[in-house]
Amino acid sequence: MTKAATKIVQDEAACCAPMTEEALSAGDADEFAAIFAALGDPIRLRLFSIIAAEGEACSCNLEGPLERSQPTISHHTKILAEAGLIVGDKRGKWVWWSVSPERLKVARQVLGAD
Amino acid sequence: MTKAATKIVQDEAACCAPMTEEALSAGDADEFAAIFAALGDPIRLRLFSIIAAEGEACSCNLEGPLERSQPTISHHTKILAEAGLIVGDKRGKWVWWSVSPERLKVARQVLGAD
DNA sequence: ACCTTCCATTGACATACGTCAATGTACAGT
DNA sequence: ACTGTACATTGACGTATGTCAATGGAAGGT
Repeated sequence: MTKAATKIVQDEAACCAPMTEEALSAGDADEFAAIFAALGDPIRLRLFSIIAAEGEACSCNLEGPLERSQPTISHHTKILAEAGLIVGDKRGKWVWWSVSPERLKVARQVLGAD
Repeated sequence: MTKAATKIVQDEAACCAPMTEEALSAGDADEFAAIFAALGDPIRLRLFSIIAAEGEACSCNLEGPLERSQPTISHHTKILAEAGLIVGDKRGKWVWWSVSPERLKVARQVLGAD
């Protein structure tokens, strides 16, 4: 078996009050800041947007448009995955990445859901 | 053309398609990543959440709960302000900080508003 | 004028981060 | 078994970042 890719902090759906209503605790801030930090790099944000827009993408389709080396792309996918924002699924030779809608929703909710 | 050919990406209500629909351009990614990077530090995220929850706050009320020195708080408010997320208003001796709802909305929309 | 208060800036430091070349690992196809 | 492909990991490098002590600057109170 390959190493477990499901150890991520997939949080509860009804996670939190938006911070527009109540200030964050230190623990929550650590958790949520990690999400925003993952989105806080231009290359990583484009990477995430490609996956989000395509629905699914394998790393082989990311090196080209992002103009970064393979190790760098791998590094960024790892960070996004550790933040819980994307999930990798190895099918055959390729790893297919897709976004975690729940995690994305958490980010939106922290920013004050409408 | 009657319609603006080059759209300024800054704080417009109808700024952008959510990246769940269309991949970001390099320029947009730079712009939006700066917003998320500003929120990507735990202290800064708590700082922002306090301002957002209180509606308004002066720096003197931030050093205590965040347990950071005055220059550090000043440094963080500057970064949040440069990202457009908060606005400072000097009234008398104190600077009062408040969030920019439009800018916050931009961040939510990039993440795919519902 | 003088002092005090609130905040910004500077300088310095350790740490974290983004990047790539080189290498490793796992697997598919032959 | 061998070869090639798809990613991950390591090591190294420059740069950026978070932090605070020290200092500066603007405005209020006396």
